[in-house]
Amino acid sequence: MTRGGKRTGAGRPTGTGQYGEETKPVRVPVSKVNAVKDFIKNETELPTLPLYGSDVQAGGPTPADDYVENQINLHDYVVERPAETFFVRAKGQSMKNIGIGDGDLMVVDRSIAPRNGHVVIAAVDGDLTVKRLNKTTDCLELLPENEEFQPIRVSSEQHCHIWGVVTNVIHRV
Amino acid sequence: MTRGGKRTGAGRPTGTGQYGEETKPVRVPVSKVNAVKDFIKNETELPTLPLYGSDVQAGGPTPADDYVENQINLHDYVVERPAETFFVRAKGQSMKNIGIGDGDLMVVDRSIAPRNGHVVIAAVDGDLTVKRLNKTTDCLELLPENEEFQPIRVSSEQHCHIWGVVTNVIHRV
DNA sequence: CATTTTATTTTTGTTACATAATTCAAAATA
DNA sequence: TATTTTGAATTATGTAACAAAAATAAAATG
Repeated sequence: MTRGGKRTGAGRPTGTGQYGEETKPVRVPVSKVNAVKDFIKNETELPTLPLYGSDVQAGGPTPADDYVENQINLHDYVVERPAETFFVRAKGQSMKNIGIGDGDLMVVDRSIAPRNGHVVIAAVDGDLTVKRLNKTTDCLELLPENEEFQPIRVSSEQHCHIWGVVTNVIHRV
Repeated sequence: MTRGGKRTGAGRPTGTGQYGEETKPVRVPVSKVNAVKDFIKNETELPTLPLYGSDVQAGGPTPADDYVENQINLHDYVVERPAETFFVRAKGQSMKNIGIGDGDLMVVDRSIAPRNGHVVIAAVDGDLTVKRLNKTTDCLELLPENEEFQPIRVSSEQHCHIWGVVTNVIHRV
């Protein structure tokens, strides 16, 4: 006894797969199969988050989407030249006045030519320090941003190398 | 005319493929096929950068790899719960003392239950503000971190909603 | 009408296959 | 004999194909 016949509209709907999208087999080295699967899932969640301006007018429990200025990817926001950028953890409070505190993560770009006024990472006789650069014809000064600290005057006998210019600071509150 | 016969050792050797390893087909959403291929070849610039401790002993032009503490992905470093996290740009200097300045990007986690001492994003009568939370049985206070500013005492007639707790600040230097 | 059964259609992991790539050895050539 | 050409052997690689699972609608049943 047949129950047959065409059933238009029946069947699993398209887009009900785990990716909501067509898939295609790709050959992957066996050692990376799991990493690739993770990669696919992690990339599915965009690494961007909404940015709300602080002039938002709202009282609701969640900021309204109207006020989203932008979706921001932190990495892109903070690093311009990945190949030339690295992080250094700050030590001490000598730059406190400009918001660099002990333990903060500094983003350093080594491709920026250091100029006076730049906040730089300098290695003086092998010791790393963050300071504001002030170079005159006579001497090289490294200025703190905290009255409790003294400027460093680098003598000609001392070894000093500028590693890069600090572009951003990430501060745990 | 035959040129035949057994040829032991002939043929393409194993491991001469582009990955030097056995491969296996994996289903990938079509929009990510290229990203996955890049990922396999490691041509994807990983969004991680090296972190150097500030106790590095070095004088060379580039920090030595020995001193790399870690490869850091900024996004992961700063956001714990992506679905519950958003950014707000700071306005004004009322929290200057703890390193939050005008224009800084604040990372806000709305899943953290706000407690006294937490730095929170509050909407008071529709105005957004960053302050330190101090709630007593009688009243709710929002304390600045700058002597030039006054605490905000939220009266019972006023609308106040805490949007979330500030966990990190990104500061352009 | 509610529930169960059957049919239909898409997803998904894997196998299979045709073609490309790479190497070895025999045959042809110089 | 030394070198080049040709054919055979073997693995790599992209994709078609297949089978099982999943999801839904229609039909049958009570």
